[in-house]
Amino acid sequence: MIDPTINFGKNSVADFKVGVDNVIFSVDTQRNRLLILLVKRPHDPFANYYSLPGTLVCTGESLETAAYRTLSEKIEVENLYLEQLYTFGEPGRDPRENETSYEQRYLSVSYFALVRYEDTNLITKDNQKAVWHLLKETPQLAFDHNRILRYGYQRLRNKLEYSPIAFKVLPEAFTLNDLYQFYTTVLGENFSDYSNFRARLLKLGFLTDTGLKVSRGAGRPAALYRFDEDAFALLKDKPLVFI
Amino acid sequence: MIDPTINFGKNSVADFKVGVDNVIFSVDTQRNRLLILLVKRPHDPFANYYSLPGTLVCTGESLETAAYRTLSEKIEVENLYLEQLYTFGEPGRDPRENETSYEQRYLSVSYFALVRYEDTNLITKDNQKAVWHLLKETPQLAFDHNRILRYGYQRLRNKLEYSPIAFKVLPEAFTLNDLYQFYTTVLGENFSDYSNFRARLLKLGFLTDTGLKVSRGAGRPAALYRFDEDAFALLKDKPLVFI
DNA sequence: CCAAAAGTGTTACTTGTACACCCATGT
DNA sequence: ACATGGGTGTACAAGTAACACTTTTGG
Repeated sequence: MIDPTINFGKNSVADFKVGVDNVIFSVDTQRNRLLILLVKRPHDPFANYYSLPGTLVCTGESLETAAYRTLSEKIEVENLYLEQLYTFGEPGRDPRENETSYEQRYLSVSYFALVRYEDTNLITKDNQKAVWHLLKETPQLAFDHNRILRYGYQRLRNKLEYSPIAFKVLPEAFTLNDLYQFYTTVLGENFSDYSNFRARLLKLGFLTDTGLKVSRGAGRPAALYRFDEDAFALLKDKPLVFI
Repeated sequence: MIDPTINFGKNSVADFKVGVDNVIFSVDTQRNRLLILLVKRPHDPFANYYSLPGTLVCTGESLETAAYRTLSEKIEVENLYLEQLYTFGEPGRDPRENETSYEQRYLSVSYFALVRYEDTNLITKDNQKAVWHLLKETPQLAFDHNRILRYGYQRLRNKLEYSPIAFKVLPEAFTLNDLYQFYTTVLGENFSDYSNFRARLLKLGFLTDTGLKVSRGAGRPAALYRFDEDAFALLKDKPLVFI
């Protein structure tokens, strides 16, 4: 291990600030829209560009705590899933690196989050209000955030296929159609036939019928199911695909 | 974004050194052993403990470059696969954080590597020679490196199932038995029947028969195959499982 | 000729896919 | 009654797993 003594010559150990950038998705199941949370930057670098909500990691703070803090500064939300995504750290990825005379690096540890759209409350108090954007219409973002977002979207699609993250974000009781719409919104229309999706999920045995029904306008009322954590836990290590 | 001005009070932006720690695997196909590269630490913290080969990121250096540098300081190897694993950064994970009067944090970006065992040459020149250890007999490691190693092993097993990383590390021409032994060594004896493994791999169509044969003692000579990058590329986006 | 290693084939079974069809409700 | 959304069934293709069998070599 190289001696960590600080000096500013070539090939010396670099000093870093560590930022956490969050790729925060939500699914508006009513309108079948996949949304991403963005903030508008009030100052340089990249003033007036949109960016992913982020913050610099503070003393005594873990990376994950910083990720949760960023989240809670922008939105109030109870139900969410969060995990680390990737760490971006090439020299030059942040223009602030060249503003200072000494070599200061900026590293970004990105986090991926999925939050419940319905009970999400965007916080306005600071001058950096966060807003939901349609993922399809994402503008040019600050820094390398478009790249991070692409990476996050890929993770979202992969996770949906073999991980029960959707249930962290759906209401306690949901219809199989709600679930199907959720998957459709993220993965696109053609990911699977509804009846096959339905059969597959039910066969896995971790969705239990609550006995309740809900009627949405005309048509037969739909059965409400809930996700059974315990039944799901029994299936761990088995290769699961919900497709 | 919080103002990055440095101060040493509570809730101020932390200063980081960024380390890169490599989980480097190799498979000794001759003797069916899965190996992990470790170095013995010559000084505190954790003097005389084994640890993953690591280094601190230098000025002007990308994370991946630092990972490659660590690798090349310990072993000479041509054929390898490398990717980022995970970033560990809770306060207190490195005992050096408390040795200095100001709040200095140490963050570890871990990388996962798979290298060809046969043409690997361990470098002895510094006092920190790296050595191959049987993964099964991994000792107590410095820092949180046992955790990082577990995480890396999981990634290795997952990657083998759907990613052609084995071919980065097998010789140009290999028998299907070589490939099977490789998989067996990493995943355990019972991951699949040989004849089914063979049939599945051949059906995928990216292994081409070189026409050459190799005889190993008694028994029918085995056909030598090679991995066809182009044929494999055509299969991308298709859900592939080699199991 | 026989053991050893490589390679092929068979069979029973489980999943996947694409549909067609039946059911319960509001208007 | 009929349109609408919910839910079930089926038939064929495809994939999986276990295992028996044939082929080609060395001794």
